[in-house]
Formats: sequence, C-alpha cells, structure tokens
Amino acid sequence: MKIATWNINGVKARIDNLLTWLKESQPDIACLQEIKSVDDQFPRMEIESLGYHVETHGQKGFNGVAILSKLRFDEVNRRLPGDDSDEQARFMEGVFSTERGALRVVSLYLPNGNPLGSEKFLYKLAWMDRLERWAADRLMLEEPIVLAGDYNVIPQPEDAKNPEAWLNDALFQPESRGAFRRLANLGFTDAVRASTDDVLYTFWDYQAGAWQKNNGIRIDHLMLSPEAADRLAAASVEKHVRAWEKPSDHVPVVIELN
DNA sequence: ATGGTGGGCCTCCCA
Repeated sequence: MKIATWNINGVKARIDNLLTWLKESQPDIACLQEIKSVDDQFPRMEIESLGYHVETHGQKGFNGVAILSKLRFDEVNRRLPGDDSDEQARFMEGVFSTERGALRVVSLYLPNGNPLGSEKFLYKLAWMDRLERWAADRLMLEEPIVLAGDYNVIPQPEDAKNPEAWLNDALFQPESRGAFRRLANLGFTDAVRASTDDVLYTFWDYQAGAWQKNNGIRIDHLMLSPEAADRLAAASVEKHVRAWEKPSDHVPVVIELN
C-alpha cells in the first residue's frame, strides 16, 4: 500500500505534472494540498481516467485539499472539528477498507502562520491544538491512521539547510515545533524520520535560487498511528519532481505500508 | 540584498 502526500500549489497550473507523477509513482492513495480550486473546477476526469476515485475539499483562490485513491472511499469527513467559524479548507479524512481492515488517511494543510505576532500565527497554533485533540480522539480507535500533509513545521534544525535563516519564521518557532512534538508524543511516528537519518528536504522556495543551492526545508510529513507505524516498510522523498518544468515548490513524499 | 518568484485572479492576497 503506497501512500503519498504532495502540496501541488495549484491543481490547474500543475495538472500535467500531476498526471505524469501519478503514472510514474503509482500511489494507491495520494493526498494533495493547496489545490487552489473550488470542487466543481477540480480536474477530476483526467485523474479518474487513471483509475482513481477523487474526493476534494476546495475553496476559491487559496488552500484546498484532496485525496485520490485507487480504493473506494467508505467515508469522507471534511473540516477539522473544534471551530465552527473556521472557513478555510485545510483538512479531510478518507476511510478505506483493505484486506487487513480499516485504514484512515488524512490530507491536511496546516496554516503557514507568518508573520509572527499576527492573527495568522495564533490561528496556526489554535489549528495545531485542534489537530492534537482530534488525533488523540482518533487514536482510541486503535486503527492504522496516516496524517499526511504540509505541516508548515520544520521539526528540527537538521530539517533545514540554513536553520538560522528560519529563527524568526512561524515554521520554526518553539511553539510550532512544540505542537508538532506533542502530536508525536501522543504516539504518531514521523515516517520519514523513522526510516532514515539522511538530510531530506521537501520544499525549496521559488525565490533566490533556493533549489539550485539546495536551500530546502522538510515540512511535508506523514505521521503514523502505532498500528500504521508497525506496518511501515519504506519512506522516500521524490526530489526529482522539483526539477521538472513548471514545478510546485514542494515535492511528493511517499511511504509503503505492508 | 527588506528584494526575490509563482498561483489565483482582477487588485492584491498568500506563500
């Protein structure tokens, strides 16, 4: 079972890359973030023709998440509980039946939170608090759960080429990193970090030649419940996708579960 | 180096 996450930075601008990547990588389930599309403009036909079921949770202009799956969806839950006034499309959960039982996969797009001291930073921390509460509740199901997405959190200094450059950024604040660590301490395993000590980045800014200098950060993560972590066979970052024409600034991260 | 690049979309917002 191959599960991937990719912030594609606009599904309509990235449809050719997305189709190329799906054919090449062949994930069973792909979580997308920043689709920047409303649901009825999502290019579902092209994706369905590759054998995927498509569920989206979009909004106009910004944000938006989707899950593509070769398995049929038993259930889809949109929106992260905990704030009924939150209109931003950043979270959806799909539930699937596998030969080994239920599998839950979340596609999440955690708020960026910049600049520090703003409402946006408070929103990020509140969103992470809601995520922690939701995850703690889901853990009681004792099922394999994969929380995949763009967390907009650099967990550790080794997850950035130039950590000192991020000291005043919301992605590397003690509060952001602490909230990510609390999620881990609930019992969720960072699949990539559990698989390798290699320096791996998932995002390179479009600006200032960041890609050419390998000035990257690791902010796209797959967090696994104990029942999912027990089945983790491999994890990798598909870095070559960043070198394609018209790339997203993020690359896909992929895990294999037994 | 207080710029730089890119997507969405219509005037700037977001990253």
